[in-house]
Amino acid sequence: MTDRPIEPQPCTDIDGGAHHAPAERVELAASLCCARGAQLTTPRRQVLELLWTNGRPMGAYELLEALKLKNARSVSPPTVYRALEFLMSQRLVSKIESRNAYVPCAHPERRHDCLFFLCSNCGASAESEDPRIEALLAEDAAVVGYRVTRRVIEVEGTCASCNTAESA
Amino acid sequence: MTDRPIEPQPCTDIDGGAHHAPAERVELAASLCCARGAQLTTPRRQVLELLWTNGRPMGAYELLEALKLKNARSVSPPTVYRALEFLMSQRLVSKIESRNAYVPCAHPERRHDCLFFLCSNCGASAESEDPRIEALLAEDAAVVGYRVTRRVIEVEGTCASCNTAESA
DNA sequence: GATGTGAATGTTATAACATAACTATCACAC
DNA sequence: GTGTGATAGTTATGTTATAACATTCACATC
Repeated sequence: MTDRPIEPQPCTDIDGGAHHAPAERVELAASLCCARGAQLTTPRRQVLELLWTNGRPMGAYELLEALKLKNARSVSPPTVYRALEFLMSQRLVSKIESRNAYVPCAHPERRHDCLFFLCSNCGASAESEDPRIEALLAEDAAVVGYRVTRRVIEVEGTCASCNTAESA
Repeated sequence: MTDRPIEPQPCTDIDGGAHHAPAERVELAASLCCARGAQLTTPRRQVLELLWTNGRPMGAYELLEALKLKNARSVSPPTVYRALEFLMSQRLVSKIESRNAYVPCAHPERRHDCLFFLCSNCGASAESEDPRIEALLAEDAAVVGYRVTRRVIEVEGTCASCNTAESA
């Protein structure tokens, strides 16, 4: 396939990746892994594909059920959790802490912590990022003397389409 | 006791409440509840007190064990979870989503979502807040059309004392 | 081609976190 | 003293996550 890297600039992926098909996402992930000397094995690839296909955050046991269907053999929790752990270590997936759910990362090639908007009505999640917030958090961390390793920012509310649907 | 309300201005409670004894915190909570027509009953009060005394985030089952010791009778999970639910509804306690743990709120009288700094070394948590981040998040939410109800900001890293201890 | 090695996965069991559903208590109003 | 509503007790179970150990597989070495 054609190598078409995503532009490294701030963005808001409100569509959850509609303009890049899951297969395309998985291919990108595979090449990133390859370049990093990591392998996107079958269970890992399947989990990532399920996440991209599903379009919204999935729980580990939801993934487990989907994997069972896909494989027609027993799959157990550790398989899913190990795949998720790997995918998170490669920044291909993020965990939504406030929901115990997992989403694929729109920009796995970029090193940044995401900011998530979560709809409490339809369950959708939208990945975003904001360097200004980044900067302020770094500043605040410095004030309290923290050396930061990771950040979780999750904004819960109702999404644009649910809002318009409701007012209609 | 003397009623000494905490000043409503941005702050960083890095000490987790060292300058206000747990008993004092609980008294403040009781009066807030009273003013709001809610009751800080025994289990609720005990949970809050344990959280203030402990000084760092506690899991629900950790609280459960502590309550059992305190009461010399059986206490079961729903008791703890109900108490936590009540305390959270009164903004007396916050949940640390990335840890499934709970912390008392330094400023229960104020209506705001907190920002937490969490030390992955010693487990400490420090509550903070930053109106500037607030404003940026609101702005970003508006861009993607979200109506916000709640926010979670958790910054993981190593705290000042762990950092100095390590370099020593 | 046997054998070691390490990474990944399979398998079993269980730990850790959370809630549903029903019963009992207790304060307060009537 | 009886109903009412809020709170708490009790039992069972649902949900999320991991520990611990066995197995497989690719690949290097003898």
